[in-house]
Amino acid sequence: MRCAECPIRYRAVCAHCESDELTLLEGMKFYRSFEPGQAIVWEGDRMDFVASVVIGVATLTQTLDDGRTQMVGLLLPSDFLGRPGRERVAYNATATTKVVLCCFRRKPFDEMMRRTPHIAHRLLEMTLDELDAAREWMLLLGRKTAREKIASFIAIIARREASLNKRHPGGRMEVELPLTREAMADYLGLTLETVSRQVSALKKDGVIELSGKRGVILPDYARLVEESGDDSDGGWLS
Amino acid sequence: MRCAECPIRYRAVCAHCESDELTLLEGMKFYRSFEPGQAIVWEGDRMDFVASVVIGVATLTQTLDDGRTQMVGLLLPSDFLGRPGRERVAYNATATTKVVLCCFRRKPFDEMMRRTPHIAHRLLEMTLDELDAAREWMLLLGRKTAREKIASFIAIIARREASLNKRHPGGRMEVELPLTREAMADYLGLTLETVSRQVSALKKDGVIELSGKRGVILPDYARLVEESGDDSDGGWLS
DNA sequence: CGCATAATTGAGTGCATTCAAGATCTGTGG
DNA sequence: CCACAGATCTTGAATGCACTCAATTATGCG
Repeated sequence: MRCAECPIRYRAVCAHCESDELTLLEGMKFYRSFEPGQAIVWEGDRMDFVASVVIGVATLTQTLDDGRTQMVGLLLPSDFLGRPGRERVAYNATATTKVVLCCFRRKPFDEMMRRTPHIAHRLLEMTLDELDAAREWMLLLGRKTAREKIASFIAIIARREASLNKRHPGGRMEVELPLTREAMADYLGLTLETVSRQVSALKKDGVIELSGKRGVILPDYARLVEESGDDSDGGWLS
Repeated sequence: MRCAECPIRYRAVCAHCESDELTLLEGMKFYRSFEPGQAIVWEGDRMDFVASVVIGVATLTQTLDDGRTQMVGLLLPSDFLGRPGRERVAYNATATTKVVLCCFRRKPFDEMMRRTPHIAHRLLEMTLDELDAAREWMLLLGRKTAREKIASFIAIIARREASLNKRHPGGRMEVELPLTREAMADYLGLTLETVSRQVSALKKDGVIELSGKRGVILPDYARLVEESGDDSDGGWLS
């Protein structure tokens, strides 16, 4: 696949690149695919590449000795995987759907980062966005009820799906949850049983409808946001 | 104060700057002081500067409509406050001790970032470190027990204090908690009563000793880390 | 259609919370 | 220097939300 026709061309780390920079990247990139459930890298491994998610959904998770697991990152198309300048991986990365990565070997990429400010600048921008997302996530983990956590999660997914289609969330929407109940539990700091119960409760109260295992229909997006605890949508952020 | 004799010269956003770049920064910087408990900026405000913490401790917090509060950032000397390229503040920032900030007006700073790769690169590095810290924090919020949260927090403070003195944590240590019980609760996603109870419990079990309200003595740092849930110290990151 | 995986639902428990009272610390003025 | 007042912290009792353990039901793939 050529960069020019890449679906994440204008959102990924290469978004601001000029055509000559793109040619350089084109020369050093390679694609890798992963099946649902497959590990991409393990915490502590040496990782000799960084990558953009082109297709699919991947998760970053951290684990305690006794197996308790917390998701700390949810990577959707255009998101970046890996830390420039660091050899060792800090988190487990797993594909939750079929995943295609656009990979760059670490050394040439680090070198390129030093030379072309476009990439470094874009990566800073993306990292700051991720930090904002992580902080919103911390509010969710630390202070929201189980019900609010579920509502927040569905709202986040709905917002992301709307944004991919360059639309604003609102009114009636249909979304597809990219995670199992267990993965949702790991995202939200809950057990899978509690996730299931609260999803059922939101359905019973008419906030959502279910279609199949992963499909969710939102009769009214605003109603869902009310249930999520934070009514201010964060819309004033540019 | 001149940059050359600044206590955070080699850790702050200006760490990698050459003498000519430093002269530029020297010309545009100004200092501001804040008293304990004083607000630095409020969520949604226009913020026309970015800053480095020179002295003291500040917190970033987010709030739900009904007043539930979660700390999402703990800023110690050399940490950076504000997001380049964004006008509006996303979090409340509050001084918890006497604080001195080294401020730069946003426009000249943004301009300088575009021109000098040293600053942009250092800021990326610092932001990635913050993201790592935020993710460790998420594991704490989502999956640790109250007792583990308290132990983790004290261990984090001990590690930071050791690092400021360029020492490795270990053995017997004395640390000073820079937060009230309430602020600790907001950090850990607990109530202040639970914080108090678990601090007492750790004391009763000989993991810590208390001296005054804020002073903590660790007879054995390793023992504290055991109580924190994650025995791997993360020491392999460099 | 049959099976394995994923999801739901139920019953009972426990940990952190809420509400409430008391103790300790800190700084200020007599 | 000491007494006092406000803030901070500690401790107690009771509640409730999410968890654990367990059984059942649904989904979707071969």
